[in-house]
Amino acid sequence: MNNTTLKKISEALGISISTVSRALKNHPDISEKTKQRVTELAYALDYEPNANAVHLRTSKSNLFGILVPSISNFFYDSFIGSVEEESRKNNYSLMILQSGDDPAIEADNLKLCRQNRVSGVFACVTSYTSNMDPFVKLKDLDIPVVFFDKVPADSNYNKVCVADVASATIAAETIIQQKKKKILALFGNEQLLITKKRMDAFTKTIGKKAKLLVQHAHNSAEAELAATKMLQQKPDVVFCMSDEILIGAMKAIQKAGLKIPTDIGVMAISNGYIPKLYFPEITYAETSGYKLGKLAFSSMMACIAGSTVVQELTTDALLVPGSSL
Amino acid sequence: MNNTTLKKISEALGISISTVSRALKNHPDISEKTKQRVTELAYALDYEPNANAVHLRTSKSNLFGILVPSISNFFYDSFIGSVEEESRKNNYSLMILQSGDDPAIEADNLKLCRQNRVSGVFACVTSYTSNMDPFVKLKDLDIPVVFFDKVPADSNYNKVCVADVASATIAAETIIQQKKKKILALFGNEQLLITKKRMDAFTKTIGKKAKLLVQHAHNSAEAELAATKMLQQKPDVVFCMSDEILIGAMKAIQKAGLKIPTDIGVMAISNGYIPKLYFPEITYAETSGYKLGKLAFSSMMACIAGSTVVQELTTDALLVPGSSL
DNA sequence: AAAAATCCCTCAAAGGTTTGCGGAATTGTT
DNA sequence: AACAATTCCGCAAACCTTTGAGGGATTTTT
Repeated sequence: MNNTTLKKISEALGISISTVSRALKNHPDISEKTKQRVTELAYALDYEPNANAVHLRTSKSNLFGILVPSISNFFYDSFIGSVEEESRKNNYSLMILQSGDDPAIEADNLKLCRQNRVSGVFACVTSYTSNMDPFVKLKDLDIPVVFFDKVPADSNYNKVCVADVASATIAAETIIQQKKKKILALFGNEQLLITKKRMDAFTKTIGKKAKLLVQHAHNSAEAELAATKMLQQKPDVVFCMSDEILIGAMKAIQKAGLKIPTDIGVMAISNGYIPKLYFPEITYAETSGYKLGKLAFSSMMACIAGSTVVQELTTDALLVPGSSL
Repeated sequence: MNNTTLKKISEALGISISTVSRALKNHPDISEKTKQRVTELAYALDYEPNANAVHLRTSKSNLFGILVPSISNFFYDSFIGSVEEESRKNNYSLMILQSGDDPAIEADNLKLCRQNRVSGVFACVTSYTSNMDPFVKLKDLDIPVVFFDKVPADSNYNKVCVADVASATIAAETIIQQKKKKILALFGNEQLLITKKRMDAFTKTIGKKAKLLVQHAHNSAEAELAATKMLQQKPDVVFCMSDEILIGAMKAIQKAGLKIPTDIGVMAISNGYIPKLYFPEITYAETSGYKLGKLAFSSMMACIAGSTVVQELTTDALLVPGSSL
């Protein structure tokens, strides 16, 4: 252990600690000669300022907390990667915290954020989060919170969301343009806001222009079951509201030996990775985790800059054509 | 901003700061009555110790840095998730850093680790990392480094790796057991150690028991091209050394309209997510990012506990049967 | 009742950095 | 030569916590 400190440099050079500190910051009070002596020795000794001391003194941690149910997720990982990228560019670090979809762990993690006096928190709440107190405590400490993806219903929080309505609408329009007449539409957990939004927009856009078979599934396996069952009714296209659903539906289609797009068309809403795994590639309306990350970050920076307007932002949706319908 | 500190509590209660500190730590010197008064007020005021002050004072940061080329990766995300899980259980936090496969950014990130006086670093080096100085500097500060997955060739570093030899051997044995006679074997970048290891073990195990068609690809698209070309020679099984390769191969197989396993068999080495996306599910030899994370963490804890033995650890490999051959 | 032990708490320093203020030494102005 | 203005640097407090050492007040021992 050989930690170089300002003190060591000052003693070696016979000058005061404050002079060393100022010299390293290129303060105008310090002569060029002294600056050079200091910087040279600091370099030679591999001096790095102790971040804890800096943060303590300045009461600025330049650290963000990011809270997700799980890192291993096609959506969250790209979101996290995106936020990390921006954080680095803006001289912030990122502390990552998984809740495992457990509100108790979530609360623990938020406590950690408070202890570390983070500059802000990006949060995707668990499916079971009802008590918002831990988040309110952050607010009391003037720590901004930007919710993303799974956001609380309450309206006085900053949120960024993917374009649920726009993406579902695009998907429906695309299907209609292809003159499909019998749609198997697979949605996720009915309780979730995201499901409601996408389903409303989708069914509304389809209207009476096609026949709609609607099914719900909580995971890939359920989606596969539902799709297998419904494929017997010979829909000419299947719509999947998420990657998880798509995976199940594709298994069912492959199992049934159906050719895409001749036997059946496929349309999805996705972050983009999964649809490209298949041949032919699946056409999808994009809800990019990467874009959402950028949006979340800019929202965070606005908060830090002092903005007090609470807003809910939404990314734009984009049709990414494959060859699946 | 309403930060509660020991000082505020002490003033409110008319006792000294040190008494408050000790009371909160349940120190025997403090009377039960005082302890209760203190803890009650601390709770009421939402007191949380300032982590920066604690770390500064104790010169223990309880923070790990984790350095990967990219978070968005089927392997790294599960590794990171695994390490985060263990870290939390052991009262450590995790700072996440992406290099973007750029050695310059990698060096910057390591500097950040030094500034934060992290307790340790988990590192997966970039494909271009040749200068190990930034890592050596960590060592000079007694900061342990555990390399994982992409590890430096040099032998005096702590490393944890997936079971390249074992998994490739299992894959080859499985293929032989199925009496396959003509194998299309798809490997990644020839320059990488991982490719060499897996190829050596695979070809050696196959020996003369089957005919081997070997191809290399740098990414999914190249793998698809190579597979498409080689499928014309009608191999009865295709082996994919990684998820990336598997994705390309599967596209080629689907494109060619081949049925698995009747027309062709498929065997892969994988973290496990991708093989389960297809129907039928692909049989694979598992190289688990999750397991590797656990292994890396235990290696890290050994370092922190004072172990000085430098070792290279390897996870075990496991056959996960699908229905693809 | 005097000595020893116990209990409960305070003092003060340390950890490394930042920064307002003040001051000595140099230079420039009349 | 006396004064003012620069230039360069040091002092000391502050950020918040931890912890060894010490010290009054009460209780126990003889």
